[in-house]
Formats: sequence, C-alpha cells, structure tokens
Amino acid sequence: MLVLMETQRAARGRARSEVSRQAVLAAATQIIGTDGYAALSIERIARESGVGKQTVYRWWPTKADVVMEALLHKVEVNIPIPDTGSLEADLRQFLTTSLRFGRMSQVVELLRALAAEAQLNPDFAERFRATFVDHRRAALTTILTRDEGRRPAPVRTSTLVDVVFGVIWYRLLILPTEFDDDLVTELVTLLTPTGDQ
Amino acid sequence: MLVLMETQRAARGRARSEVSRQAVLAAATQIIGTDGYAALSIERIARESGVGKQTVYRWWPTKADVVMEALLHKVEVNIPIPDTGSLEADLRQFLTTSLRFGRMSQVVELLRALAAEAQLNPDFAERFRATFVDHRRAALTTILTRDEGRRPAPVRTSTLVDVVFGVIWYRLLILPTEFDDDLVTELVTLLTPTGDQ
Amino acid sequence: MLVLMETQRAARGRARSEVSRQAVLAAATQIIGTDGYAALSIERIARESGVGKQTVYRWWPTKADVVMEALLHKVEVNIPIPDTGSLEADLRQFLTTSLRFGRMSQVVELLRALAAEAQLNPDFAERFRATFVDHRRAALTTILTRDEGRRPAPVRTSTLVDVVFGVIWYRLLILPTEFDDDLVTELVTLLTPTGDQ
Amino acid sequence: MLVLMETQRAARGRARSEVSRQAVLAAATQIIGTDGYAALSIERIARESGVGKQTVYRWWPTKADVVMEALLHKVEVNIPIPDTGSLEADLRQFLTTSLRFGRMSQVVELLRALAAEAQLNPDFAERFRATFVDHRRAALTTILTRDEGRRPAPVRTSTLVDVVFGVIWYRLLILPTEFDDDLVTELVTLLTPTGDQ
DNA sequence: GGGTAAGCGAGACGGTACGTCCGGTCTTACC
DNA sequence: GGTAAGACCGGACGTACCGTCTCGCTTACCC
Repeated sequence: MLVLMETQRAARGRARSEVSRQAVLAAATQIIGTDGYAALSIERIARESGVGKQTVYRWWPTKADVVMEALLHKVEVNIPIPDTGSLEADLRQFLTTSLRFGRMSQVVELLRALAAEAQLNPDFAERFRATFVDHRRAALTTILTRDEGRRPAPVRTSTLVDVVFGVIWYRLLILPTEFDDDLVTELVTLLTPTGDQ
Repeated sequence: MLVLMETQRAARGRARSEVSRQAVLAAATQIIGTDGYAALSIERIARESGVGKQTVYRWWPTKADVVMEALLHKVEVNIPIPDTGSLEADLRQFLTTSLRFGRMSQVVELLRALAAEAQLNPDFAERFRATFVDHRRAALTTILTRDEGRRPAPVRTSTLVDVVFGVIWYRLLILPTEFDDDLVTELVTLLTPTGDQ
Repeated sequence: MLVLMETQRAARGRARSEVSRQAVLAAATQIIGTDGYAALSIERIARESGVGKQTVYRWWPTKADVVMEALLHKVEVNIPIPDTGSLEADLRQFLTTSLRFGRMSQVVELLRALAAEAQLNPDFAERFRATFVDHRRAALTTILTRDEGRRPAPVRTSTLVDVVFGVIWYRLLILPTEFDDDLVTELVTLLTPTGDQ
Repeated sequence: MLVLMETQRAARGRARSEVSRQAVLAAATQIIGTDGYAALSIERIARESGVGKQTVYRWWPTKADVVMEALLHKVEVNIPIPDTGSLEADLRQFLTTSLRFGRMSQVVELLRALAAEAQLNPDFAERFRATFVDHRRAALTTILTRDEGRRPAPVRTSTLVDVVFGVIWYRLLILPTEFDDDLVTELVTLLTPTGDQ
C-alpha cells in the first residue's frame, strides 16, 4: 500500500538523473582509489563527475554518505543466516563470509573512512550503524541464540556477538595486521560450548 | 646516553616556552569540551591560547598530536601488570582498570577522535598505536602468557588479546552502548581455561 | 493587417495567465519594499509568487523589466504637456508634476535600481530610456521650443532639457539630498529669458 | 603628529604585500577592459591576479572598492581651483578639466559601474561620494561663491553646482550621448550673471 | 656585556573547501 | 502550448582553515 502510494506519487518536476547519480558514485570511488579518502571533497566529486555541487548536496547529506552508497555496490547488504543444524558449522560459515570483505583492501579502506566519519558526526554514525552494523549483528545473534540453552552460563549472547565483531573491527581500525585463516577456527572454539568435548 | 646527549644539547637561542605549551593544551581541552572535537582547529587553538600559529606547528605535527598530549595528562601511560599468582585475579584487575577509562566520557570522546584521526592519517596512526595501544597489549600479553601452557589449545595468545581489546574498542567506536559491570566477569570466563571446573 | 492577424491569432494552447502576471508584479513589489532591490532575484520572485521560474523568464527578459512594469502602475507614463500660453507657467507646472514623483520614496528606490541596472545592461538601458526618459524629454522639449525665438542665444534647447533632468537625476542618484520646494522656482528662473525683466 | 603616530605604529606581523595590491588592481582593470564590469567578480580577480581570495577581502570591502582604487590611478583626485580673477574664465577652466575625463571611455565605463554600485549599496555610496563627488563639488562651490554678491538673485549656489554636475552625470548615466565642445560655453552662459550684457 | 641564534605573538600570504544562493535551462505531468 | 514543480550544470558568494612566510621583539647562551 505504501509502495503503491509512493509509486503513484505526483512526481512533479524533472526526475532525478540516474546518470548524475552514477557519475557521482564513480567519481568518489575513483578519487579514493587514486588519492585516498583524505583527498575526497564534495567540491572535487562535483568537479570530476561533471555534476553541479548543488546536485551532490541535494541527494547526499555528507561526503561519507556518498562513499557509503558507493560501498553498498561492493558489499552484500542482506546477510544470509546459515542454518545447517550445527552451531559450529553455522558459525564457521558466517565468519568465513564476514572475513572475506575484511581482506578486500579497497573495501577495508572505505570501511575505515566511514568508521572515522562516524566518530566525528553522530548523525552519520547512526546511518552507518543501521547500514553496516545492525544487520550483521542480528544475523549472528540469531545463530547464537539457537544455542543459548546449551551454553555453560554467565556470558550473554550480546557479549559473544561483541567479541566476534570486536575482533574484526579492532583489526580493521586499530591494528595494522591482516586477517589470517586460523582466526575463524579460534573464534568458533571460543564461542561454542566447551563441555561437549 | 641519549638522555645525556639531549641534556647536553647546545640549546642555543631562546628556550621553549612552558607557558605556551600549557596554554595550547588547555585551549585544546577547553575547545573540545565546549564544542566537540569536530570544532577543533589549529587556528582556533592558537587564537584562544594566545599563542602564535607557528608555535603550534613547531611543536606538534597535527592537531591530533596536541589532543594526544593533552589526553596523556588524564590517563596513566604506564600500565601496571598485576601478578597475584592467580590468572583470574590478574585478569580481573587488569580489565577493571582498563574499563575505568572507558566510562569517563571526556576520555572516551578524545579516544574516539584520535581513533578517527588515525584512520585518515597513517603517520599519526603509528604514533597513536605506540602511545595508546602497544603498552596495554604488552601488559595483557604478559598476563596471558604466564598461563599459556594450561590453555586447552588452539587459540593463540595474541588472538585472546585481540578479543579483549576488540570488545572494548568496538563498544567505544561502533556501538552506542556503555560498559556495564558484568563485562569483566564475562571476559574472564571466556579467557580462563574451562577445564578447571 | 498585422494587427488583424495578431488579433485573429489562432491562440493555440493555453493563454497567458493574468493571475500569474499580477502575482509576479506583486511579489516583486513586496520583496523590494521589505528587503530592498538588492535582495530581489528571479528565483525569489517565482518562489514567493507561486509561479514557475520558467514563466517569469518567458515574459520578462530580466528582473529589472519586472520592476519596470511594476513601476509603471505607480507612475503616469503619458506626460501631459501644459500649454497655458506662458512659458513660465508651463515650466512651473511641468516641473511640479515631475518632482512629485521624486518625493515618493518608494518610487525613488525603484528608479535608482532601474538606473543602476541600466548601467550594467545596455539592452535594458535602451528599454529604460524609451520608457522613462524619452517621453519626458519630448514633453519638456516641446515646451521650451515654443519659446526658442525669444531666448538670448547660445544655449541649445537640448542643453536646457539636460539641465532640468540633470539636476533631478543627480539628486536622485548621486546626492543624498531631497528635493525642496524652491527648486522649481530656481529652475524656472534659470530657464526663462532674463531680458524680460 | 598623527602621521608620526601612524608611522610609528607597532606594525606587528607580516607587512601588506604591495605586489599583491598592484596585481589585484591590474587584474580588475584588465577584466573590465576585456569583458566589462558585469563580468567582474572577486573570485575572478583573485584567480587572474594569482592572489588568495581572502587577501582581496582583507583589503577591500567590495569589488566596487577595488575598481574605485584602480580608477584613482587614472583620475586626479585633488581638484585644482582656478583663480584668474574672472568668474567666467575660472568656470571655463574648471569645466574643461572636468569634461576631459567624461570623454575618456575607459574612465566613463568605470564611473558608470561605480555609480550603479552606489545605488545598490549605501555604504559604498558614501565612500563613492567622499571620493568622487565631494571634492569637485567643493571646488565649484568655491568658484561660484566668490561671485555670489553679483548674482541677480534667487538661485542658491548649491543649486547652480547641482546644475553643472547634474548635466554631466545625466549624460554619463542616462543619455547615450557624448559631450561636445559647446557644452562648456553653454554652461558658462547659464551660470554667469546676465546683467553684464 | 655584546653577539647571535632560536623561540615568540602577530598577522599577511596563496590555496582549497565549505555550504548556500542564483542564473538560465531542461524535463515532467497537468491543464 | 502555457503552467507549477523542480532537477540540472555552472559559478560566485563570503567564511574558515590550511600550512607557510615574514615581521619586530624577547630570551638566553656563548664568547
């Protein structure tokens, strides 16, 4: 119904230019690829995309939102929730998928830039969380909750979720290290009930 | 030896003004307290501290370095490494100390700002790690290494360290949540060998 | 014939909206009255009149032309040429009428704005002269020409006309002074043959 | 004494760059000569003079003030007041000098632009009057005042002054006509006592 | 105690980007 | 074909900082 109303919407005036939208995203991606996020400015995006500055401001509140939209083309937003019946297998699959992006250096640079921006701009922080954090948290929470009853005891599911994403973001943002393949195994070990051994 | 050389240093010309140094740090602290880190600029630091811009540039490479020095007055840099004989007690003490700063909102804001800056400026990132990350990592590594032999198996000490700091930084930088008191207990549970039950 | 064709003109499509025309003139008048001519823009006229920008551009080449049309509602365009038989009386009447507008501050502000625009835009300058300058010049020329034979000598009628309008415009545009009542008498004295004393 | 104090002035900080000042004036002159005053913008002045925008804003409140300063290099500001003993000769000399600038098309274009700006900006209007209007008015007033006693009667000196400058500005700003040589003679005739015939 | 060298506050400099506004044009759906 | 709506590119506005530079002054060591 809502969709219908939106589709029916009067839509007066000239329609948004899809060409300009793509040009902006492409220019932003290209600038960051060449000179890094620090060199990104709305002025330069407009200049190099051949788009009016006002057009950028009309559709994106900050340059970080431009970058976020560009990144969404590279990363799947819909997180598949594995359900193999085995907690361990589910976890392993989820982690393997998640870490794959952490190894794509282009994606990592953008994620770092967005996280930085989120520190400085609370409004953007909220959009960032809604887009890049909440979905994945929910997925992992679902996986771990299935197992809740069997867990030894005093560790809340939400804390376990924080452990997983904490390690990932910590390595992305604070340490200069890369992800290695054993990390998945180690995290699975930490998260699964140990009493079954 | 190095210290000696520095002390012996010719030191011709006028000496560095301690008054100006303090004024700069005070102004930076005050600006951030009032308007947030986003409002901080070297221009404004100079203006409000009554110091020449050149003086700021002479002694600090970026405004983040000013903030970092100001923060060092609020946080202990030398991390005491507890050694009670009990891994669990050592861990609990270390975590309690570490989390205390995570609850001081003024400190948290500065840490977030510095982390943001570190994303955008690799040179600063290195100084930031050397100052705020490496010492604490080394301390926790020492604590956990004592126990290494007794751990079940496949989880490296460095990964356990990442788990601890990962959770902390993740909550500081990504989530809007606060630290609660149970977190220490949960982390200790996760990190200590479970075979002792 | 041409007129006939125009009158017969097929008039295909929608006719010009008189409502919009009035709304544009009213908005322009209102904006200038509130914030002065410097605050006038076609964008704002369209916004405040509820008219499409394109509609303004279709009917008026510049914002100054909008103002000019608005002003024509306040000032008589057809200049009555007094003919009392006495040069002095004719002059006095003509000058009194002309100066009346120079005392209406609302009219003065618009005239100043139009004169300013005429300096910067030659095309508009021509339309401005045709509308606000030529008629009055012709009227005064007629009055003074009747007397030409009786004038002492070397001053051309056109120069006398320039003297009259020169004083008026000079006070409107360059000096911050107002018109006073004695000016009419003084100008009449200067312009009428002095030999009749 | 005042001069001394100004000369003694502390003069802290870097001195104003004379090179930049000249570059700004030259660029403004060149832009107007090429594309007309309507094409002048502070942005373009800065760009073409190789000067920072802020530098222009630091020293000139509006672009019209830049133009005014540039014009002062072309026109004498100190008005010599002739005193030959004969009113007629003094007037003739003063008018001949004044009209000379009215024939220099480059000067005329700038004067028209400044007059236009003065209509739209009251602050500038005052500076414009102080610089280009008041000195000349004072000079002519002095000349005419010497003769005051001999004048027939009811025309104030200030009105006569307005007549002279009125004709000049009227032809510069409103009419498309040029000055011709007979104008001086005609104005002298109008202004000198007629009883001497 | 004079020379000299570095630090100091002040502030101008060339740049770059900010976010806003407006100029004209173009496109859309409606009337 | 006119109309309101509104997006489009271009470009100027005036401001804020950037990092550098250049003043005249102060401080403090060194000969």
